[in-house]
Amino acid sequence: MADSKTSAMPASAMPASAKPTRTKRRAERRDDALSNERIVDAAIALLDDEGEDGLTFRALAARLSTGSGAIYWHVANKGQLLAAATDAIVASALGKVPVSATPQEAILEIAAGVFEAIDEHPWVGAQLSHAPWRAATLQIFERIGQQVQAMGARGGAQFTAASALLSYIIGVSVQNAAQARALEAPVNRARFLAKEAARWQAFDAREFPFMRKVATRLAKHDDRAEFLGGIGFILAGVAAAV
Amino acid sequence: MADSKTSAMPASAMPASAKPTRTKRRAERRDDALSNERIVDAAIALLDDEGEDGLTFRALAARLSTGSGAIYWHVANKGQLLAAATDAIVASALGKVPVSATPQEAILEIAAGVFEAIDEHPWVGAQLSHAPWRAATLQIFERIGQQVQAMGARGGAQFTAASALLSYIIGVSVQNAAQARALEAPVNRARFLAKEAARWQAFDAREFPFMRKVATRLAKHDDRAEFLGGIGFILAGVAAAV
DNA sequence: ACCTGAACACCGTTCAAGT
DNA sequence: ACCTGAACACCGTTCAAGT
Repeated sequence: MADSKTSAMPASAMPASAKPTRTKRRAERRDDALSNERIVDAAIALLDDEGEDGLTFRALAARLSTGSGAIYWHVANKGQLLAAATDAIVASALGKVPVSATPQEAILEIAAGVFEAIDEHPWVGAQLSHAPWRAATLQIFERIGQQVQAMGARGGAQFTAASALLSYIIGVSVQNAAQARALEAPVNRARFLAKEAARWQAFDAREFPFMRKVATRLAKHDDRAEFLGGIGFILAGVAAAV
Repeated sequence: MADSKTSAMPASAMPASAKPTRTKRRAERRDDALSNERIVDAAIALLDDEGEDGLTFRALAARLSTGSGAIYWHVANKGQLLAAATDAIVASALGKVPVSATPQEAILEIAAGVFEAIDEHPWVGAQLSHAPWRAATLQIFERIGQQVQAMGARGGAQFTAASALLSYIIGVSVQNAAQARALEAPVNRARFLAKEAARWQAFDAREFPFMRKVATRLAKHDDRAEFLGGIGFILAGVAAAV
């Protein structure tokens, strides 16, 4: 039944390689004991190296040179492990966001930080959208909300604006990561977009006039720039309502 | 291996419950052969009944009273099957969107249609965000793009605006569906939100000032209204740039 | 051509047994 | 207290064999 010992795990979650001292256990094989942190770190490395499907308890156990069952002593199940790994990445990304002069700039910086973190760790994306209300999401929400407040949005609009920005940031990052995962090499991206643009141009003129028209733009668009452009629209809308 | 016979499957994909031949269905042995359509329909029913995890080839085979391997004759793999089911739902949802007086209204209707479809079929959400560039996504993109064009957005902004709206719509719908899945009964929703709001209010005042402040709004917010509010911000931003 | 179902190579999770 | 690894109950997918 395994009700977890880790379910109340604090949101602190930083990558954490610092060990709390204490060596020379009688055991001679591994001198450092297993711990939640060590497991989460190994899981992150495994996810980054092998992708989402690469995280199995067997592979993780091998990396930690232990048995698969041992992991369950520290972690309730795979879902919790993924959530903890996600929280660690997001917390670290938010910690690196530089301070900004204006609220608008600050929001753009936060958005860019999350976007890049998910771009680097695509598996974080799927996790964020599947398990909302976790520590990682709330961190982003708070940071954005403070800036929306600073923009002078009225009471009712504050919640809506912050929610919209959060949803947009996570939504786009997830889709971007999903696409990146499907393409692998960056060389493929250019080739894929060129092919896709050609396909759009060949669509029926009556049924798909818009996509035919913007096909050339698709071929040479920059994902990050488009993402931030969307943030720009939302911010303009929020500013217009102040 | 397994190069599929179905990989070039047309994007036509409508729910297709209309059988061309028989009208009387005898609750006995199936007299009609397996087909891509019948399999997709059964998969949709199974996904709706049992959720994402409920779709297994064994369960599907049982529902179709056949062997699990038989399905592979008509469908390349599970991914293709999910994609086909998703396309069917989205196409049907877009088909039901009423005509509108203004482009803004039209975009809101399209957004609401997709939102409700995903709310009804939560598994569609995960699929849309994991496999972009499929027929389902492109349908939505084209519909929105035409309206953005009608709003008078300039060339460069058209692609960005349509992309932002598409990403927002899919992103929010996905997160909404994920949350709904985690909660099941609607009674739980109110209780969950009340509890969550209380939790926010107990957060540290220095670290989480925003979430403390909007906690009461969280408790009584309406997901669909918030979603459309976000669309409103984007539309206002786009209109401001015209 | 289409279907059947056993077989294969995996999973996440549990648990008796060890230290 | 913590760890080990076999065992269990599943998967998606393949394929020889049937009609």
